[in-house]
Amino acid sequence: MPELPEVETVVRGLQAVLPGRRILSVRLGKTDFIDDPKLLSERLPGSSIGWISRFGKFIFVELSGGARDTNSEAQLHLLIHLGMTGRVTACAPSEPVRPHTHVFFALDDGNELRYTDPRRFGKIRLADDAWMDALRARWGEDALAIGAAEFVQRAGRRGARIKALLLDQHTVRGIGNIYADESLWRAKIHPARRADRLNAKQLRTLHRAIRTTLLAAIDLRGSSFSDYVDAEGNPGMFQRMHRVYQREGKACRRCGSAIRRVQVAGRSSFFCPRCQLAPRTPKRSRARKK
DNA sequence: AGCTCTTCCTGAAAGC
DNA sequence: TGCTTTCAGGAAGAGC
Repeated sequence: MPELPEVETVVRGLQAVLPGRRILSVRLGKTDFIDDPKLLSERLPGSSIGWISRFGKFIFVELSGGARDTNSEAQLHLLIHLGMTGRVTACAPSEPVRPHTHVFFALDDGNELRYTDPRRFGKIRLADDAWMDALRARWGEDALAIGAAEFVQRAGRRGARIKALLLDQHTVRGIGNIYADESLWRAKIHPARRADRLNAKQLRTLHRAIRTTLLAAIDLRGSSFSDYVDAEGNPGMFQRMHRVYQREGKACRRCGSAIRRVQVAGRSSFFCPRCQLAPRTPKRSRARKK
């Protein structure tokens, strides 16, 4: 599941091979996850790739000089979201094509940029500067860019459970299920706690825990469980460092208690029942009667 | 308005 | 063994 550290790793890999390349042609398979597939086919051939960057879990590819705006100053931005199972790789066209590969860009160095996504939860869209400005105004800050004070202020006025808030990309962008659980464990906060019931000190601790966790994961090139690989096709190593995620029943690395798993915000949430105390009035999403 | 639940999709794993 | 069912999750949209 690509979250911020995985996307950052992919972006660094693409940064090493894509800038300066020209896109010669575009070939598409299934397109139901592409915002405007015809636009891609029309505008991308002939355009040059500039800087590659990351915002939350989005990959931004700067493009200039496409087929129909050779004399225009306007930049185009290719937005790629990997969803659950998306992978972007640059390789030789002779490399075997993985199943569910739906986008092929032929590049002027003879290589091919491919987008593969079995579940097609990913998104691809072409945006202009105005669209990008609107998007940045509407979206929350990147999880590695937001300061402690702003995080405390934003989160502290929300009634949502802290796990749901971390997963909601409108508040802080880039955190998904793995890093939400890992950060909450590090900060010793139960996933079902309401954000506005946490004090400023706890929220500052959480902000710090998020940074520490994400940076450590980037160092190990992300977490690989099922599908995630970087731009060269290699898995990450941070899954070996997980403290709670996918460790139900195993010993907490801090206190030895058995890690538990509950549903919060419709997602599996792993936590230590001793280090992360439950809220006083635990919310039950549904009364279970048997 | 603000929060939670459902939906999309496929492959892996569990269940019978 | 082999078929069927369940589950995983990002984020939009529906529902409350």
